[in-house]
Amino acid sequence: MTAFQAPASALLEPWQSPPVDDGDAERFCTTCVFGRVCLPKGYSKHALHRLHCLIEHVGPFQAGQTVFRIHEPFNAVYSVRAGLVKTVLIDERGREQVLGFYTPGEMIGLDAVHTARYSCSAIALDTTLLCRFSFGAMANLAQEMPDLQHTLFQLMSRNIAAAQWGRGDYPADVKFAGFLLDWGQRLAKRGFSAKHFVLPMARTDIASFLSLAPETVSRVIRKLSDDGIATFDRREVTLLKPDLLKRLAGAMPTFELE
Amino acid sequence: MTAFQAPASALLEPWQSPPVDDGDAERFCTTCVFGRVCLPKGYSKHALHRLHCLIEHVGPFQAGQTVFRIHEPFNAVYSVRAGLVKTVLIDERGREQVLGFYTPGEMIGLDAVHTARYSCSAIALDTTLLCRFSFGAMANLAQEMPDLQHTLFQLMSRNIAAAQWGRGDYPADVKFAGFLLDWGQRLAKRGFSAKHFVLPMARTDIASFLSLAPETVSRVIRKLSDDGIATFDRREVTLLKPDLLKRLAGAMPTFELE
DNA sequence: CGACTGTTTGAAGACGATCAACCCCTGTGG
DNA sequence: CCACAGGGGTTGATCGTCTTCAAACAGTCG
Repeated sequence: MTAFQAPASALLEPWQSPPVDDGDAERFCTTCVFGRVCLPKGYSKHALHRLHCLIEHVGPFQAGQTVFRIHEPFNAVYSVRAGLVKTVLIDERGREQVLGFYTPGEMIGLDAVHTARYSCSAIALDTTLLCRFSFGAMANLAQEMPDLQHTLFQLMSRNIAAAQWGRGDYPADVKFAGFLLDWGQRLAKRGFSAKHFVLPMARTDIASFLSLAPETVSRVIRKLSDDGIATFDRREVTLLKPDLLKRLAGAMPTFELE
Repeated sequence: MTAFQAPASALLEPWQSPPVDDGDAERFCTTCVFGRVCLPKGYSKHALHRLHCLIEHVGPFQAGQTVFRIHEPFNAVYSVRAGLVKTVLIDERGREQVLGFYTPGEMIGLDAVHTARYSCSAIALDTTLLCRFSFGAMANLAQEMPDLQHTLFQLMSRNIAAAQWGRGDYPADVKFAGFLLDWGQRLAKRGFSAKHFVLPMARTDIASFLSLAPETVSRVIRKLSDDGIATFDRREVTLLKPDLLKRLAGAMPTFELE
């Protein structure tokens, strides 16, 4: 188990730096996706201990560091505890395609469960802490812990729905509006503001994720600013007229991710 | 359990109409995704019986019929036994976005497991037979049958990877080439030819899936014909130069789906 | 302070969408 | 048996949006 270190984001505003609880031998970290599995239920100390032993805290990864690489042997999946991770694919010409962004409570690597190798690469975008565990071992344990099995199914199902986000050809401003709203919602779920937040990833990564050129993203941002719909100060965003934004994004079918 | 009826596709060439085995009380249908779970292993007759009882054979659905609709209460997932199903989303203007095509052995509805409602609609594209079961009940049973649990995890994982297929902005011909090859591979996995096959879905559906206009698909097809890379006779396709096709599609990152 | 990366802005061009018309095939009904 | 209607598919011409290329700019870190 890795000793806890304060992430660099501790320097940021309070609403940007969630407190991280590393847990202890008997009680799980509250930011962990498995928190709800073991805390309230009457599992035996033994079972909880086995669950706890399965999970290895890794990190911190610094921005730009690779968590795992595509085609590497698949040994483990990761749950984000703090920070931000992107998953990417590289095409023939070396251009990166961003598949998704993962924030605390979300899980990476589940798309490799049916293979022997990772099917994408994962790269930290900020100082990042992760929980790492063998999926096979976790599945074994889930055999005895119905709630754990349920949690795994939920996580995988949500991953399917998330992977379908943004399918379809829509105007650049629509896609970007949808992205802003989705990001706000995900933050809101963790108790932060859905209207005033940071987009910790580079414009380039947003552009890639939305299948747009970085220049186009830049122009959309300018348009949203000019129209008074939102303000952008470097990577800080404030949504001034969320209703207009929703109307924009409404052109695109939305996925309710829970 | 629904009585078996020969699908309309029985009129087609032999390589288009897979034999369908409906199974019996003790032995599972060989086309079922769960076939491998119960056949070789030493499960008790009782467990097998419970598994069997969980699964309800439904259909046939005729082309155009809806299997389930988005936002309907989520009661069950479906495994395709014969035929073809598409999953779709409808946007604000009533335009359909195709999320995926599902052939025998593939499972629909897994993206709704984490919700109370279906997150997309499923529509049969051909005479279709399905296996239907409550995911919750299946998960309960999986608690006692490790191989069943494993199968479910595999299916969900593959669904995640499949949902990521085709992400990114690539030229129309590249996307279509990738689609043709992917379709061929899926058929090959079921023992059919990867070079000579039928695309049972409408051009419109292919276009929507690839985020293209139907006209564009049509033009790409013409180009591939003119270049002697493949021939198209209505919905029948023959790949003449698969290597060239692969070079085309290579521009796009490929997902190895198993 | 100067190299570097990430971001913005501008001008030109390409690709695909759209619109409109036509064609083909199928099924239907007189 | 043929006429007709209708859906799906193809073709052509035009237009828009986004990409591309090029350059300037801003913030960061050594």
